[in-house]
Amino acid sequence: MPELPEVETIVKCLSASLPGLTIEKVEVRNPQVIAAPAPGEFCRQACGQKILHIRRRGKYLLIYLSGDLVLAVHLRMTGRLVHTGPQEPLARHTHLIFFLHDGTQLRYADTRRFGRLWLLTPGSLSNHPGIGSLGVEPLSPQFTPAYLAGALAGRRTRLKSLLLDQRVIAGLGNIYADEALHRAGLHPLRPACTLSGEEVKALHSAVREVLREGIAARGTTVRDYADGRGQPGTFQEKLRVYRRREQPCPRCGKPVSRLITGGRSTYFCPGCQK
DNA sequence: CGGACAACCTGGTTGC
DNA sequence: TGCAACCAGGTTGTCC
Repeated sequence: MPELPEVETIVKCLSASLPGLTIEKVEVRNPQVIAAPAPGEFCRQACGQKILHIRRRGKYLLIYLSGDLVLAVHLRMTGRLVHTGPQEPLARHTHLIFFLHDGTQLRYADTRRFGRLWLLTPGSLSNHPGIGSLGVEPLSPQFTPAYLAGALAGRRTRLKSLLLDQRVIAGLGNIYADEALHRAGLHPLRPACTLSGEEVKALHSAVREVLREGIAARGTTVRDYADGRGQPGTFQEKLRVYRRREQPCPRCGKPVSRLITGGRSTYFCPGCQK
């Protein structure tokens, strides 16, 4: 479900209400979602810790706690992290509840149970197999046309696969990769190393633009996504190709096509993405 | 290197 | 209505 704009929206949302609150108790309704340490240790370590601040790295949420701890959360497809009052009815598939000292709760729900949580230390983040190997943040100054050109150089892989590779760019997912390629006018199956300098620049700008607009719209809700208060996003109204098969391309009017690459549905316009 | 595919899961949609 | 097939914002590992 959540890509960079959705996680960023959740982080902003939770940052408004969680910092300063202390974790009093953790209820583990399904231990499967705790990746590490073992559930008993996870609860022991988390209890009594104060929430300091919340950050994002790629699609990971990082909740910094007192006691030199970081709660890392990856929502995968259907994970939700919602800060709520105790009276709110429990959503189906709620696997973890953090009881906070002001009586509110931070709940983790996940229909498909692909998402995972880790309790780490700030110093060990770089050793985490996922977080440690993340590539550049696409909205940071480090993401330049030159960086992108370097990442594309010598790679025969398809543009779509490269954009989804978290070791290259951290945070792009299926929706925003397709939308960026459409805005750049590039075919998703184009071998990465064949882009001209102008095309690299166009792709660089398109990636940043689509992510910024996604954040401004508070993310894309196709089905399950909701922010830290349970509210949907609005970027689904602005999508130009994603999930718009057979509908006219907003730029040239040709019907949007779909293909599968890397096991993922890929939407593109055969008219303006040659 | 790179691509296809299965696995991990539940549930909504589509088509016969 | 019933039921099977297909589909889903992600990641990881295996096989060729």
